[in-house]
Amino acid sequence: MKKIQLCLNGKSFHPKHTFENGQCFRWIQDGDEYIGVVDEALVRVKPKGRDFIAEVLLGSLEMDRLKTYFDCETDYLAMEALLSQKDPWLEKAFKIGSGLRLLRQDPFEMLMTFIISSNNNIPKIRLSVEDLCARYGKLLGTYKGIDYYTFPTLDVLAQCSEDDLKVKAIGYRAKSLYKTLEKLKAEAIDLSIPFGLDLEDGIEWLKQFYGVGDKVAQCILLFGYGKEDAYPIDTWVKQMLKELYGVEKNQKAFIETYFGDHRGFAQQVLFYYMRNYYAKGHVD
DNA sequence: TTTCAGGTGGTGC
DNA sequence: GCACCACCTGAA
Repeated sequence: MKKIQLCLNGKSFHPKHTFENGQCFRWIQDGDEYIGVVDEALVRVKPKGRDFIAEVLLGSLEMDRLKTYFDCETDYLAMEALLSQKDPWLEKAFKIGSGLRLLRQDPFEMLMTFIISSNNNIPKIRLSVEDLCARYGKLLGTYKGIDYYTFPTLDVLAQCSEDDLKVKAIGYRAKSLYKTLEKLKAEAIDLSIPFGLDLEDGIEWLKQFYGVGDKVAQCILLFGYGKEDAYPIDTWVKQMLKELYGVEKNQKAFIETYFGDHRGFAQQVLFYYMRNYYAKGHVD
């Protein structure tokens, strides 16, 4: 079998900035490598000179899917250059977070994951998602002594009772997962529908599921459907808009007019800057 | 031991 | 349409 390997240009890709900005919860760092599950495969990203190699270690994944996952069609260098010119905050954010890419993850996985993310924090989200995968996913194999599982399928999860879904740290969100899974199965809902909807319709469509509000819907559209005009507003983004741009009211309108077409990307980079730099006491 | 963070759904105005 | 609050649990 041919090895699936993808070279990611170090100028437009940085693993830490991509994997640790709150868009994904299953990638883990191991020395200079990152290990994560993409669909039905275990993938390793490791440095090679100034670039990075993404390689399938276990399971199977098409080369085209791997390229899509890392959003290789988008010219991130051009986007960074364009946005860096817009204002000093974006310029600073890109000095910290250059190489951040928006991953194109699986829509069903994003729906489940971001329901879990509501009123929650990253370490707890990771706990819940990993436990869900270990209990109901498929074992891909072992790498460096750690077992890796796929994200469970709709068919498997739809068999679960609400109690079955009470994985680690999930709390009352098990009810949201259960009601959403029940609806997906009972109505045989096609999760590819939002690909063909514009942002507003996509948000309304996703809000048919219990546990999905505006913020969660925008996350699912940005990270699962490649809608780069989606802009999830969480407490960090609220604080970022207030502190960096002096905008407290009508934040939606500000984002749409000020950041324009690349607002999803611009906001993600500012979010990363805010959490990892500004909030830790640096202001420059 | 207590306090806190974190979106959604529901209630009451 | 807006303001409020319950919901749950790991971490500090």
